[in-house]
Amino acid sequence: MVTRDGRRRVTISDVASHAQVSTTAVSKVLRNAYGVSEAMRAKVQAAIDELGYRPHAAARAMRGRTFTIGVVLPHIRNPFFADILDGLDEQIAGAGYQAIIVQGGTMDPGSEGRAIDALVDRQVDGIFIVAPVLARSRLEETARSTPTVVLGRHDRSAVYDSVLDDDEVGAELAVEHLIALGHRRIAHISQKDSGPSRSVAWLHTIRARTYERVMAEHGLAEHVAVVATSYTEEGGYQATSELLARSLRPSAIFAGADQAAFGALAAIHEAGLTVPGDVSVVGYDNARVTALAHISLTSVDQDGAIMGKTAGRLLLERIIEGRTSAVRFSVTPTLVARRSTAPPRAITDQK
Amino acid sequence: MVTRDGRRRVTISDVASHAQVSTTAVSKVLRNAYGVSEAMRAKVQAAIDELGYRPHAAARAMRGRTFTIGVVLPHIRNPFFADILDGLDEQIAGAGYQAIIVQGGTMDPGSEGRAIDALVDRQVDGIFIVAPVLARSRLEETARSTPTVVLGRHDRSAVYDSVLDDDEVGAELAVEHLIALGHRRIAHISQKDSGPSRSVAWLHTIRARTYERVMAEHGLAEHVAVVATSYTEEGGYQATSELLARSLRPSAIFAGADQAAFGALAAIHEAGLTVPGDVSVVGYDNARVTALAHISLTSVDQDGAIMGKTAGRLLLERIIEGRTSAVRFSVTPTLVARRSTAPPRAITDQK
DNA sequence: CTGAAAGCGCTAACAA
DNA sequence: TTGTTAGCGCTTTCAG
Repeated sequence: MVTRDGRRRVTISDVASHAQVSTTAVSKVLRNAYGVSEAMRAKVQAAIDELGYRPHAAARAMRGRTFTIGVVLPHIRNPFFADILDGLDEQIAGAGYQAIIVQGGTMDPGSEGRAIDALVDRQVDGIFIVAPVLARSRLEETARSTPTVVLGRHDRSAVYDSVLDDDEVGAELAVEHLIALGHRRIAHISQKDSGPSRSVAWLHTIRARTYERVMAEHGLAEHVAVVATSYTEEGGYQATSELLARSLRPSAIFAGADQAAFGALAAIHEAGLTVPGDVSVVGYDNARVTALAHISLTSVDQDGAIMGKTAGRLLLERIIEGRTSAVRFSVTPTLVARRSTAPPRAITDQK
Repeated sequence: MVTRDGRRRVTISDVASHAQVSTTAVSKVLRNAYGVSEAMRAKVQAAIDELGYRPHAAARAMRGRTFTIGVVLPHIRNPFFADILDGLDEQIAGAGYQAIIVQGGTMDPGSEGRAIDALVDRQVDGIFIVAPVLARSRLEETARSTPTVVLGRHDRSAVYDSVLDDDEVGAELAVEHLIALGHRRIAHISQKDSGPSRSVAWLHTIRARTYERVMAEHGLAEHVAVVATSYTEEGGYQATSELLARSLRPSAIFAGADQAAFGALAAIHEAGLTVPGDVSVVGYDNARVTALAHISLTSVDQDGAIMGKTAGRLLLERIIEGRTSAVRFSVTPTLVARRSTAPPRAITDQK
């Protein structure tokens, strides 16, 4: 293969002839395969270093491994995904693996499917899919041929591994927190379902249902108000604008994701109201920015770094050790109370 | 190649035999190559659809194109990069190209180099590198063998294309804005140089130098205060903490990037001071979140979507049309004033 | 422990 | 216009 500047890329046979051995030997050294003498290893390694040889991933992909993990993210705008990715990178880098990311698009199963296909076509050794909206059967189809770990889905699969946080606990923490502060008119911002059916597999469904359950348990069923837009700033802004326009304005909003909560903050402020004076806001994910003084958003914390790290480990287990049984890893979320939540005005005034 | 579940992947020869033609014919149809009859095209396309065939990118990589653009991002945490990426995706998707993203790490030329190598090894058709810290010679080495577009570098290259905003204009807007408000003690948060030498190629150098120049032009040279940490929240927080501890506290801070400005806001608030009451803050990038009511950060806007879109176009020109001359595309930034800037206390009080 | 050789799926000369 | 065929760089039997 000739590169643009006319220089040939260094190949395995260049290394072989330079080290006076066969290409097979070089290949074995490269992969730390069984059956190479120390002398051979040293000689080959010297040649590799001298020539600056790097294995051609595409050629490898034809027969063996690519040492690549494909990551499907709905989009890279959510800072929480960055935490997840850092955990993944940390785990797989040591084993010589590279993560490549593709954007799957939000709420569109079609583009999500295309993103997954793109990764499969590029022969990645493992796939890590974050919060997919595709049908489980479609995910399993991919998982049958490529080791797969799915993050944030509650349905159980025997084919792929799952990493998730206990969204029921998380949502409960958020709603109970608001109720404990004295709120009754608590609204929830959820994500619109991408398909015709509402699946309990999606984390937004769990969060919404738990919100409804906890409200009912406290005798607040009549105050249940769910607006389903999307877990984005725009979605949060839009949902909140609608909620604030209602005759009985909520005194608190539980947003299903921090991104949506940011949009909610903007909408509340724009309506001339204050946080938490007029409306309290709780988010979910505890992305780093939530801690910023000017936002200071109360949020449900799930450890993204641990989740990403675990995903990496599970993937390597499948790839390297050949595990085929499905594993499910769940973290328990906690609530981080900040300045976006306070007792409702009425109660404050009574003091 | 046998997949895990024992099913062979559909290959070009499966399509060929199913359509009763040669693999060459199928390959030509796939690439819209010259010299295929309409009948042939229809027959082959039917077989492709029927079998659900998808080209194997790795195999293609051995001979031709992979239809893949590799993107090197310092990290995915900066929301401004999301804007850039959206522009890129929009541009290349139509041509059938896929973007894959790898994280290059901030301020470490080593890991940035490894990220680029990973892309080259995977035989991407083009590389888009965002705000690299590597030496130009190293970038050009890659650019000589793979079409490359670099974003945010001010040095000129004859080998790769450049997309950038006019950081001199942008920094000027920011500093002039603060001076016009009446500020004199204006500090600047910059990024630490990754190497021994300070290069004017880096945008952070331009922003810092321009800050110094504009200050001097207004007779404020004695008030110049630059703290170089990094364009991250942590960096902004740390730099601001240091600035606030000085005997002569600045009344305004020009952060070289929004991310750093966020950190600055947190540090100011934590010190018991208010924005813009005690300290005004200006950012750079105008990432979407800056518009949020609770942040409402004054910032220098550069159109990320346009920049990404242009990068995509330049890459496709090189890949498809074979352009080899270098192009330089520059956008002119504007200032978006929000509520994080106001006249300094002393002046306000005089009113 | 080492090497020769086949072949992964695809593209591009070249022939027909 | 269509088909035959030789590799691309690597891994992997299978002999030596």
